[in-house]
Amino acid sequence: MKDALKLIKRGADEILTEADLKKKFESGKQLVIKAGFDPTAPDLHFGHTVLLNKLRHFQDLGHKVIFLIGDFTGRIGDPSGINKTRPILDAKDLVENAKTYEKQVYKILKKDLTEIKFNSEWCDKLGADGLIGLASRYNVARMLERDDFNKRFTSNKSIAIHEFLYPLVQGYDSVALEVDVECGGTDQKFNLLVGRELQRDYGQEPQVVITVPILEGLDGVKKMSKSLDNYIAIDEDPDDMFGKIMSISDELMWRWFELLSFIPEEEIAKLKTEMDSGKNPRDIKFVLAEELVDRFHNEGDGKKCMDTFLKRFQKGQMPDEIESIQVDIEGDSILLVNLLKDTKMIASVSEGNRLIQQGGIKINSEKVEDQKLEVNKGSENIYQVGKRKFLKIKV
RNA sequence: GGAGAGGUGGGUGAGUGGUUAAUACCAGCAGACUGUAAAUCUGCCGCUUCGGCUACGUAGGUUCGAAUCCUACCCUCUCCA
Repeated sequence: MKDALKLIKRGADEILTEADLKKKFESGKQLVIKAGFDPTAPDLHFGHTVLLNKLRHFQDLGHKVIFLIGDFTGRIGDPSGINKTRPILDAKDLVENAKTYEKQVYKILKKDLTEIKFNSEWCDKLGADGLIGLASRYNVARMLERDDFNKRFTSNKSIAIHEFLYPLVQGYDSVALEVDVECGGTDQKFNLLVGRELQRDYGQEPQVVITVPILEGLDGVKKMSKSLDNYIAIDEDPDDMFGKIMSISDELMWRWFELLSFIPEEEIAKLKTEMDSGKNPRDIKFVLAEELVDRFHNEGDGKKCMDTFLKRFQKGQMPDEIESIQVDIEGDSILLVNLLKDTKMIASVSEGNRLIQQGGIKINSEKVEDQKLEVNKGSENIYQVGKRKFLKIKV
């Protein structure tokens, strides 16, 4: 019992309320945990895993998780934070997205304790009447308590009426599913709390709200998201994943340890002491990178990636495995920059010329100096662009 | 319904007739350096068959010449009612 609480508390930002959670645990029944996901972004990344890990904790305690895809709410557009109009997806896309989610999500969640649902299932049935009824259960004054609404309201920025519906519908999901616990990012706190109130209003026992911190992305400042392109997808290529983790700042590394690593807190503290007394931060970052690559790929892959990483960047060697392709050309030879452009190694000829000027292109480890260099038909070479892009091309 | 402000390169944001492919910052890329793809420093940062071409919301117009002036349209925002 105590252990259960401790497990749930680790890495959680807030639990509202802890007393309620305790009571639910004590009841001894299997709890229903809900977390909502965007129907448009099936690329799960490290940021999502903070939440998924929390859900997994509940499963480890034997409880059931509902992975809710907000296809109905998606039509509204979440007013939390940045507010962009979202494309409306048709049924086919939704099924596709759900499948993609499914593939990724079971790297963390237990399949037998997870249920994937769409909220259009009950929201579509609501109809105009139902929606009005739902809307009548909450009031504008309460809505305006929410921080971002409040800011917009006081500074005379527009708030569309339908934006008020988002938290209501999300809350209604909890009612429809009779959820015991809802988890979400700290930015979802208000929405989650509305669920609590609505359930009470519908005569249900209010859900416990658990918020988890938002993970900072690769840049170390903004939240990890696909649209900011500062993310690591959980099904990303192991070497890229390893490399990207190594590219985070030494500072951010500790935040990631805190939110992503399963290493006990005491050991993390020990690592910190080691760094303070002179240990190379790179080596500590290796620990993190290895753990995460192992988790999302196979045990031992982390070690392999580390070897590759060391070889490639410390000793400047080429990676063991280089993708190789064959290219057909028309004449007897082709301009190097055109070849690289055709194979997508570079985006444009101008970029290629620039790179050559800067010494960023190599053939078989030889720096290319001539922008007009031609590659002859029948040759097979290893081309390198920058430090990381390698490709073996047979012409 | 009325009044006003504004839409500039991936982002923020200068620029109000020519020397402006367009200041600056951020991001990005390359190089150097360090036992990190951290930090720091330097350079680059529209496309091109290297002749040019295409760019400052869209479409026209004025001019030798426009992101800069005019007209229409689209969009965003603010204030008043």
